[in-house]
Amino acid sequence: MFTASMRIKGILPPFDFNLFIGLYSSYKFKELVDVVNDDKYYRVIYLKNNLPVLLITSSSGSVDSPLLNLKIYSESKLTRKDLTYIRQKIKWMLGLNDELKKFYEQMKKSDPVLYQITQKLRGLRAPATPTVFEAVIHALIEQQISFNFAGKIKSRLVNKFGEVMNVNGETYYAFPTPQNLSQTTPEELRMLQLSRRKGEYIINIASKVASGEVNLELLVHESKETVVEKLSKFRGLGKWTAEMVMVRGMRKLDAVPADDIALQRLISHYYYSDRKISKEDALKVTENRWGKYRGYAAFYLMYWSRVTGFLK
DNA sequence: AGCCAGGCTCTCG
DNA sequence: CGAGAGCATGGC
Repeated sequence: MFTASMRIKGILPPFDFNLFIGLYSSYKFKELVDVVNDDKYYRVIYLKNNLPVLLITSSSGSVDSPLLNLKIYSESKLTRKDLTYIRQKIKWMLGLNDELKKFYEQMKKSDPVLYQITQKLRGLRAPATPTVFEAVIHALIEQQISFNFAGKIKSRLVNKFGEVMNVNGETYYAFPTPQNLSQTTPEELRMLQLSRRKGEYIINIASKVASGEVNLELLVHESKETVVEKLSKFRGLGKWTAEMVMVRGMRKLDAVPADDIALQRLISHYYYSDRKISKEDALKVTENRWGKYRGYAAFYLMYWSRVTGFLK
């Protein structure tokens, strides 16, 4: 077993590691991919034919001078280039390059409600999946069902199809690859309590990615409009799903699933004293108050509602 | 028991 | 276009 330890520096303050891991430790289902245990965060990613296990801690950092410790476990030796790639990937996944201060300053001007919340969640970053593909599968599963139920299904999917890596007697799961998911059947996915139709959607897009017919990862460089247009060509992928993917898998945080029912509930609660509101009312808040920070604002609202117990 | 969930597709005016 | 039905199943 090859191991390497290093520090991750150059993180724009503020960054709060505890708020980051708090997101995953609050789940009511067993999270197999983003694993939090005892103030440690574990994640398996793909690196060519390797499945390095990343262990991230923040023993000596603080919110205003952030410092992360990274330990990597890999079956084969990693090059300097591999290590650089991993560091960059972590910065992407944890949002370490986001300029939170600008977001806070803007909210101070345009949205006192959200500004209050940003003060309480100072240093919280919106995380992203290491691949666009992973975010697509998440969003497909989450369509129309509750977050908790979706989480359970996602764990079953990972448990059944994800590759594993063993370190010190513990098993760590990688999110299933397009290859992994292209070889299953709708019937097999039905057994995980996915609807037959969602099973078909997943297999369809996984097969196209696995065969090389499409490369979802390249969409990161496209405009929001192009992403929605191109993703909508796949069966089962609509506007909501595309927007979800942009926020969580592409770090396009100026996007937001505006007609999301949960987001509408949140906006109704924090801005309209729980009155029933229209799509347009919700859209107005995201556009006028949040502007280009709408993805971040929605994420803060969602996180805060979990902290306070308003949204389970 | 029945309605609603962090939608999408298809059909029919 | 725009509304409406059907899908599938857990949770309240």
